Amino acid sequence: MANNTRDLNERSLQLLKTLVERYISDGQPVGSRVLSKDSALNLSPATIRNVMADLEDLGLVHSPHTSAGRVPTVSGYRLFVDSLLTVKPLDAAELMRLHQGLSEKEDNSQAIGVASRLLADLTKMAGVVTLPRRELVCLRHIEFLPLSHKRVLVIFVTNEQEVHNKIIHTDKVFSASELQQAGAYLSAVYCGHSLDAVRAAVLKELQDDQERMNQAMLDAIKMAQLAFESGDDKEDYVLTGETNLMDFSELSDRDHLRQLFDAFSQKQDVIHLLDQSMKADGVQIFIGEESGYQAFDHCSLVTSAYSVNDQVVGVLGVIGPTRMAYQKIIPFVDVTAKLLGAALNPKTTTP
Amino acid sequence: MANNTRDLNERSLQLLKTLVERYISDGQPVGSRVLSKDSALNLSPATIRNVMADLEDLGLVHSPHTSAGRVPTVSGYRLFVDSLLTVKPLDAAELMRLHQGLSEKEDNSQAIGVASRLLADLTKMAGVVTLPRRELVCLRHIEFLPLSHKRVLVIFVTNEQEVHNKIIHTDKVFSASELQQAGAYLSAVYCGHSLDAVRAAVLKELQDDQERMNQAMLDAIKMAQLAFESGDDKEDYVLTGETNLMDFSELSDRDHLRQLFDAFSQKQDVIHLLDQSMKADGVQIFIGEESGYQAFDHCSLVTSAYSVNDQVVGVLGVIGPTRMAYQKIIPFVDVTAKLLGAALNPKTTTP
DNA sequence: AGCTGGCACTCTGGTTGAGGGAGTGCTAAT
DNA sequence: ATTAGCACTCCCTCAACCAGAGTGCCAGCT
Repeated sequence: MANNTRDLNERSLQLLKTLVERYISDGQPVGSRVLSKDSALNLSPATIRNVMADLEDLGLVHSPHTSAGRVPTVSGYRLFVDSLLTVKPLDAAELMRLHQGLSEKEDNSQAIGVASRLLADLTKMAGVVTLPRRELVCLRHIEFLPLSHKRVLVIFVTNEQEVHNKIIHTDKVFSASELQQAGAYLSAVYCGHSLDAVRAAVLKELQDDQERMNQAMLDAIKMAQLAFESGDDKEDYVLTGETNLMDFSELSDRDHLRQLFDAFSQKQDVIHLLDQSMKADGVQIFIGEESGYQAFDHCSLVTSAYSVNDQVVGVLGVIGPTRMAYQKIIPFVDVTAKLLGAALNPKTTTP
Repeated sequence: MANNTRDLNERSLQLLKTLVERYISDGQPVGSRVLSKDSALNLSPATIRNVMADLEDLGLVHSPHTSAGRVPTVSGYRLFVDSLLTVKPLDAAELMRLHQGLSEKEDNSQAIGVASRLLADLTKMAGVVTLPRRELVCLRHIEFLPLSHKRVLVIFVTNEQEVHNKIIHTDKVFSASELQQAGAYLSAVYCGHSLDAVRAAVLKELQDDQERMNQAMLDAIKMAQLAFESGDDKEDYVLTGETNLMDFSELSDRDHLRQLFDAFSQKQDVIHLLDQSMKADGVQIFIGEESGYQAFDHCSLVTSAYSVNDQVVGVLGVIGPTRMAYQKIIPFVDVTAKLLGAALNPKTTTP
């Protein structure tokens, strides 16, 4: 079962490659005859059969039944995408649509939505884009409004125009004007800093000698601490074109479909999966069971992180059946990530 | 095809009723024999067959094929829910779960989510709840932040703790402090008023003689007008348990399912449909094609508006196959609407 | 030694036909 | 008006069968 490239000669790899390509385009198990014609190797079907038997022993291909052709296994696909695949350059029309869709968006969340939709529409599969990470965005304005029962509504604006809010519980009752002062103070001090910088600074203040602060400042800092304590930034994503997945026969089984859509609405598994791609650079691929989540057993996920100012802030990708045109999807996801990063770029200055 | 109650005697109606009930519980076309046993009428199958032929002529039932039993048509269901159905009181356990789920939510949008989930979980179908209408909520706080290019970010808080934001385009550039003043002014004047009251008041101010206002006030009013001009309050809903619908064989056809889920993510058809229930009082039902949207051809929708302070503010309901247990679902939706209204009730005072 | 042609074998998918089951419509009798 | 009886229709399942596709293996060829 050791399926590394060294166990195989050039010819076998070539055959595996054409097999995968053929299967991707046809969806039918591919037999020795077509393989013999498709590959430029001029080998008879009988020879091909011998090679296929070897590939099967290595776990790279698999026969649905005795008299069907061969189908790539997960390992087969993996070998294909890792070392055999020749990427297809993007179609000019597609590139065009990407460009015009992702230029000059006045609103970040709008750009996210557009990106997701483009991914879905152009690939005819499902597109997903995570919202940019909050830690890496910069604070612009913060304020507090009193609620009943020692609760305070925190409103803060990041990245020029993104509004967030949260309810915190304080240990004493504040008046509206006290809260307003606190907000003004914090806005003045921390405006332009990234959220995790603010969080760190606030913590430091609290640990430092507190004598030099007056009570109002101390209260403000405490509230900031509550407002920005981590753990609540529930990551989220924009998923589009889920219904495209219903058209793939390999997924259209009721149970698979249900598991898949359940995962989509639960969100957390998808988020975990996408999070993994956050660390890696470039395009990352999960094929079938590789993801580790049962719901995605028959799916592949092609993702890429996207960056603003060379900081990775989110991930985007495409979800489809394992049998997808990796040669096209991989470059497609790649450039979409870059274009989205660029579209989000401009707004980082502080007024 | 005139299918009103007068064309039918008591007995036929009784038979239609048991037929529908039976079909709802079994999902199989029901034949004359079972009907003869099920109904307390002591009629022979042959008699029943005659009655069935009449009902078929009236378009109330339908035979899938010569030798199958009968199945209710849309008109049949309609007659059933309108005049035949005996509602089942809610299960104590279910009532319990509703009560504890929908009491004392500190956050309105949380209550909406819980309601949707309860609808879905307890009915094993899809639950939907529209967000409360904005016009009917009261303004608590408003403020403006400058953006580039004559754009202004408006943040306003309604109903004590719900935060909304919007970007408006002004016709001149304002400084941060000008904007702050405008926000303070508007907050002071309009706090506690409902959004549509504010909208009306603002319009009136603009039409009145503007001489008595200073420039700052005028600017503030103009911005308020932009911020609250209608048309942008894209209604939205929380939909849960969509995947439950995959388990119903009558919907599990690929194309139906796709249409349905497409409608769910497009949202607009669903919103139109729900809007219609906004006007009517009490529980409203759309059966099959009655909805007018192809995607819902094989679905029924049981809805009820929910109110806060005797003002209808939203709609909630259940989506499932036409073959659903209306006797249970109707009261269920009814009380859920009432409980949700109550759960949203308390927070209307202005500090 | 590696490749190939040939052949028997296996498995699938579609078609056909028969038998059983369910339920109807019609008719004649009550 | 209701019912029993009967012929009829339609669906479903099962089995048998056939054609098609593709394999595995073996023996011969280069």
